[in-house]
Amino acid sequence: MGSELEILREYLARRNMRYTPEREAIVREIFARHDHFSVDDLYLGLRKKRRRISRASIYRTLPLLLNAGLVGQVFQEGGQTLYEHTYGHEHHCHLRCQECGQVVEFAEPALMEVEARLAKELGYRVDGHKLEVSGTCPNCQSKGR
Amino acid sequence: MGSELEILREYLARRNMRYTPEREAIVREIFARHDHFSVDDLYLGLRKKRRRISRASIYRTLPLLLNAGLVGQVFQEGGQTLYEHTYGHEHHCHLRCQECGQVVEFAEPALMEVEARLAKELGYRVDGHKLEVSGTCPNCQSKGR
DNA sequence: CTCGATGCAAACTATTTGCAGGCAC
DNA sequence: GTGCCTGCAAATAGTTTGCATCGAG
Repeated sequence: MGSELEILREYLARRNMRYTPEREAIVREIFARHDHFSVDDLYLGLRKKRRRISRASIYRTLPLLLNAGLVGQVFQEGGQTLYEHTYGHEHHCHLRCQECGQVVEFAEPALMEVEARLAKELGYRVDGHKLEVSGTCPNCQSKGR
Repeated sequence: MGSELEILREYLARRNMRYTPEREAIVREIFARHDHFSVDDLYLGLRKKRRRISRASIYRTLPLLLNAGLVGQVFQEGGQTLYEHTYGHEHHCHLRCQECGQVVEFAEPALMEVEARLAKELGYRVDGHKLEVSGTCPNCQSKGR
């Protein structure tokens, strides 16, 4: 535990950036959560813990965390960008119900092969992928027509 | 050719919505393009053809076209949402270079099986998927370290 | 005719940015 | 001490919406 803070520290050190209490608190908050979160979720979550960190700092910190591989962008919902922590988690994809917005995560190992194939065929260095499947959950199917 | 207009007409008729010159022009413009476009691209494209259609109408029309299956959302770039026409095209996925933004499209038939599996396992009715792979193109690899 | 659609401009809202102090190093 | 960071508030920019008018059915 806490190795996300190590990664943060190294990431910052390597670029002569500062390890501030704000950045640490943001990472702590992110890894304390187990859901998809928006900037506002983070802001309010921190606030509830008496940490007054401005939205601006969160907006400025998130790109660093994306870049450091600690956090990933999931998708957009209601105009907001949703994120999730990725470090220490199996890579997974998202299946989303269009009616109720429910999100199910699932593993898809076959995509590694796709990546490898693309790298070979097109000469790309592939860093990652994002698969979002959309449909209707069983529950909404029975409700809807 | 022109069957996208047919689809539009049917879609609107089925819901007692009106087949307006604006909606027709928007669809024509979309299918005349062969790229990923933003609302602004559409607006300016129409304008160049002397069709003065307000952005508001475009914003109001796009959800209909998404819903009718004529258009798909591709991803966000520079804060704007990018779309593409999907009707009449093989389904494909996107490989995107993080450095230069270049986008390569590729087919991935294996994803059909993934959809089928999910539908079976989770009871979802699956409507579609979006796979975005990110990496670095050969060109940018040689430039960057 | 009637009501849904359009254009305009104002409203919203997520995100970005300039600036004056603050603090990690 | 120096320069990167922070918070604040103002600025941006994409998208949405209210309203008067227009026109498809």
